[in-house]
Amino acid sequence: MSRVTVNDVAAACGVSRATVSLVLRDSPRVSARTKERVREAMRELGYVYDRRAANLRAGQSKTVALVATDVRNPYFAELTMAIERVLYKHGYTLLLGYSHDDQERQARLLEVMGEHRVDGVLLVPSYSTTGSMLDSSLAASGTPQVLITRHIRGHQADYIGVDNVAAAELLGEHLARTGRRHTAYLGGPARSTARVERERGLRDALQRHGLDLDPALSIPTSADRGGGERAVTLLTETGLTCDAVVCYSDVVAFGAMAALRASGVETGRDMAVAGFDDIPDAAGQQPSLTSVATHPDRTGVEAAEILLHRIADPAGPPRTILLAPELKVRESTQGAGPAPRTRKASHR
Amino acid sequence: MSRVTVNDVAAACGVSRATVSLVLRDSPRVSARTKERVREAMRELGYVYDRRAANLRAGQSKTVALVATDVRNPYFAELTMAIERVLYKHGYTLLLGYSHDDQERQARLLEVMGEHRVDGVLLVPSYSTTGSMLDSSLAASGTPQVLITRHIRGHQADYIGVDNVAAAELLGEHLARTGRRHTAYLGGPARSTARVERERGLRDALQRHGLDLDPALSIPTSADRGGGERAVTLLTETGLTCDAVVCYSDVVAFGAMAALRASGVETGRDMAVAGFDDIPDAAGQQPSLTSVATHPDRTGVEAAEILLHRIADPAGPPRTILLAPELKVRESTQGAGPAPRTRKASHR
DNA sequence: ACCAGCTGCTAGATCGATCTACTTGAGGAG
DNA sequence: CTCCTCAAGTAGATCGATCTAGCAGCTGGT
Repeated sequence: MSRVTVNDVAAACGVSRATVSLVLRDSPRVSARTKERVREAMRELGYVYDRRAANLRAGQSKTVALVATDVRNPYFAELTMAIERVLYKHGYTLLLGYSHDDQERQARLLEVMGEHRVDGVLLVPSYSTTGSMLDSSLAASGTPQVLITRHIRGHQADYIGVDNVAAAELLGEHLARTGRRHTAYLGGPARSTARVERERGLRDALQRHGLDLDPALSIPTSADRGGGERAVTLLTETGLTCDAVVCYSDVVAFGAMAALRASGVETGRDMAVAGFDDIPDAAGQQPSLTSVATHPDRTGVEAAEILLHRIADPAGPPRTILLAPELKVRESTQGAGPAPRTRKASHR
Repeated sequence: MSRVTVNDVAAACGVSRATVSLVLRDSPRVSARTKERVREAMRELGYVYDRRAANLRAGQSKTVALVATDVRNPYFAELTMAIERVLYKHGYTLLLGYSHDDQERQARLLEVMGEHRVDGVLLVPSYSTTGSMLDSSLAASGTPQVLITRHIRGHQADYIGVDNVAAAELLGEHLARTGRRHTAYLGGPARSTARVERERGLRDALQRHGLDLDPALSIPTSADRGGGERAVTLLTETGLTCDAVVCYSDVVAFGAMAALRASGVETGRDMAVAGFDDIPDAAGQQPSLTSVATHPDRTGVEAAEILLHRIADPAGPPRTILLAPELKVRESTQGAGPAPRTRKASHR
């Protein structure tokens, strides 16, 4: 059973191939009567549009690639959903690949996506990706790109992400004001730009209050739950004391809280703990976790829209969008008081 | 700057289009010397392979569609990662769409995927999908399909998922043996086959111990954290008492535990709580959550492999694979004992 | 000398759509 | 009656690869 093509449809209702093609795109140059006849024939024959052929000729593809690192992190799950939602609405299909933060894999994925002739690429760059890597990725060159979450210095492309420095400043301010004197910074890969930026923001904010961020208390690990646990262990081994830990992400913070509890430290009273992202679980933790919202949903929506816009009109200088972070104060950074104040602090 | 094609490459090194095409696929029918010359020319001209054209002619596409409901659930995140890993390894690219458990959207996605001429479809069916829906989805007909997690009665297709009945039986047995007398079943959409199967397994196991599952204590809600919270509220409103709740998923259980805590009920001592999936957070909760592992990673790997196998050889009767569930007993179903036994159960 | 078989390569058709340029017939203006 | 315009539809080239069939030229066996 070979496929039904426009030719078959055309023959079946006595019109030309070209007319069928026009009907497919609902052209006004075909009469209503003819359209109806052609559509009827399509239904009858079980015709299925072949986008490969159409795209080949038309020189576009109505597809967009998303090359990310991982989707087990709730931040990226939310981001992915938002992106897919927007693309679907505009009739685009999403091609997906995960780099696992591996250079070689990322390069290969971008190459393949280019070979599929995607109209654009949404990229969450793997660690230590450089601009020249992206440029030399032949397949991707010329294809519109939007970088998400991780900025690449000296690379001409649209970028959208949260303002990491400002996000960390919010936390630094909060901790300093609530009387914390010694803050540690736990988790996240050392090479991550987000880690570096957040550390800078935290340090700046603390210094404004005459406090310091001891480099020995900045402990990079992987960005998952286990990373949080390990970071606390390493922290204990330093022998240095602190009364607050800022974690690279909420997930890391969950691990840290678990490890602290295991060694008898009560989060909130003995030790303030805070994270980044404000994933849904943060508010539900016991105790609830103070976090800075980084808005993956908004990031995804805007990233997709910027890309579609650039596909439609490739000219113009690259744009950089920094989303404003939002501090959500919860129990984990408050003294062993009663129930949390009715989330007054969550408004900006 | 128009694209470089095989023609340009052929002209540049004085061979024919066909020869270049053979070199692309590393055919043994071309001499090593010629291959080298052609590859050199490709590099020089910046040639990029066009898969659309190749696929159009060759009648395949080296792409597979994944149509799922959502990826914010950690189970599906893990599943997606596993699928992508296998497909990447075999040189396939993943096309992705989320139905949000919406019939119409699912139908449209399957149609579009068919139009892209994917070689196969991995489908996590949205609720109340029927076999005739999938058959009538013209685009998808004839395309190999593998159903994941949700089985569809009377539909001829490969299926893989965990054995939900057995999974719930494990929990029912465990609760009955540890002395729980009144069990509720919370969360999950009423129409979900997984919900129904799990309820059946739970009821069967309880009945074997002379216990009953009161229909009034089976409370369907959405399958997220909020659903767990609401279910507990509704449970309270029934006025019926119980000493154990089985939740549709770990995420639902998290919500339930939070709601119970808010109303002064201590999980473990006053009320046993258990979930399904054994997501990474389950072991880290406070108290740690008893759960039945449903193995999303293994499910994803096998699903992808079955699909690739069926693409290579479409014949043969459809296969059904039921993965054996695995009970992980933790604090949430144990009396107010001391610290948890040294996490024997938490190894993967 | 002859044909078979092999290696290395090629011309031309083909996949299934879209695009460009053109035809045809009807209707209206002059 | 002629010319012009416009709506409706069509023929043929085209996108960039692969496939089919086959052609030189070179062994090598008899």
